[in-house]
Amino acid sequence: MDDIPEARLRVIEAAQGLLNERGYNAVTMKDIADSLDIKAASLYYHFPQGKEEMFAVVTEYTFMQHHTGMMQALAAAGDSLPARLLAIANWFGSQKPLNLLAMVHSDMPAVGPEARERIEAALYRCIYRPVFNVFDHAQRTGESRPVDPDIMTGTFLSLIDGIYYATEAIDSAPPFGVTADQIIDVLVEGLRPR
Amino acid sequence: MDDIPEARLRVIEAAQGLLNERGYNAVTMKDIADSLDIKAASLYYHFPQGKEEMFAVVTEYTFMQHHTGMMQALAAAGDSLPARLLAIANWFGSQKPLNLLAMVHSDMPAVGPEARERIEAALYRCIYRPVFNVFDHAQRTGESRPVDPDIMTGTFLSLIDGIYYATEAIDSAPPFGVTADQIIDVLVEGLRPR
DNA sequence: ATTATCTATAGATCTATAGATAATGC
DNA sequence: ATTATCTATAGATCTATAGATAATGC
Repeated sequence: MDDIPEARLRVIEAAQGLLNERGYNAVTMKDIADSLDIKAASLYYHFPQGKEEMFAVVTEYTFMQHHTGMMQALAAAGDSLPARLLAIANWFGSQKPLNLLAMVHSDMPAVGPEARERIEAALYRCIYRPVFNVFDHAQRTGESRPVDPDIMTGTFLSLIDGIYYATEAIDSAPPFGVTADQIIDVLVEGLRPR
Repeated sequence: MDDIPEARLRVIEAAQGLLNERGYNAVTMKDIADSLDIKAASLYYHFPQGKEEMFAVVTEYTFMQHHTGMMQALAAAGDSLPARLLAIANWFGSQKPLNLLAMVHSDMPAVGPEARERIEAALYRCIYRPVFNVFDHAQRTGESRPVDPDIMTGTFLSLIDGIYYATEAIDSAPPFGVTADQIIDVLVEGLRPR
């Protein structure tokens, strides 16, 4: 693994908090510097190639953290489809909101193609693939009906985003895990009474 | 209804295309003016209170269009839950992407509280409520198991966002309606084989 | 007179660069 | 010598205002 200097890591983590929360365009270099109590110009020592490079590094770093967390959550979970899905959902629920859809929609068009490709590759490898494998596996064992696993993966990741939103935006909303549990139950058992 | 002057309407519709697609922060007054072949300063004749006011008006206008379209789609659809959900999904699929989650996540924090409250009220009234009513009705008739209709509404709207994304971002993705149909089938019948 | 544009510009802010400064480690 | 900051500033861009201009309608 990369050996990241401590000061650079501090910058990455400060930027991570702001960028994930507000998005690329809404966060300025000054915002990040202020949160570290340094001047904006000092950030260019750690990221000489500028804001876009910083965004790419920070986002890859975030995805790798999520990958590690998801794999650990899956290893500790039961084998059934709902148990696996709940393990993934609860991992996300334990972290700051990722807002994947907003990132793909708002941030990707704002950065150049090189940064974009790096980020999309990391998204696929770190996040998409593990979720895909869960649905794919459930179909192979017959636990799930055959539904395009790409569709299910996109669906599930959208739902995670939606739960974050509902949980933080609506006062009376139940905690993340409770909502995730109900949605996964609907996904597996359906709304129609059995 | 308001009688909107023609020139103002042209501005609203040009701004609508750009703002819905890229989000508040990523679109400048110059972008909007350029797409109308006028100068940015001319926009302030139609919106003297500036960009935020314009965003609020444009978003309310968009939500009202969606409200009208959804109600018509519902009136023409069958009574069953999947028929109603598919009617709503197909309405959204026939329009430009709304990106509700990205809007709530990225755009709302960027505008002041007055604009925010106007937009959130319109979102609730025009979009959230009609979808809520569909799930609520299905529960009252026993067609659906009792699952918190607020959760189902948020879930469903997240899914719409996700379908847009998958449809436009992935080359090999099936058309919107096909994906929507499969997701609604999963929602109603569940993944587990019956 | 009203409507809808324009030019010119102020003032703020944003990214990025150049070069100075101070502390730490060889 | 390396690491990590700083000050100062260039250059671009963004929102918004002031006031001129031209066309249309009474």
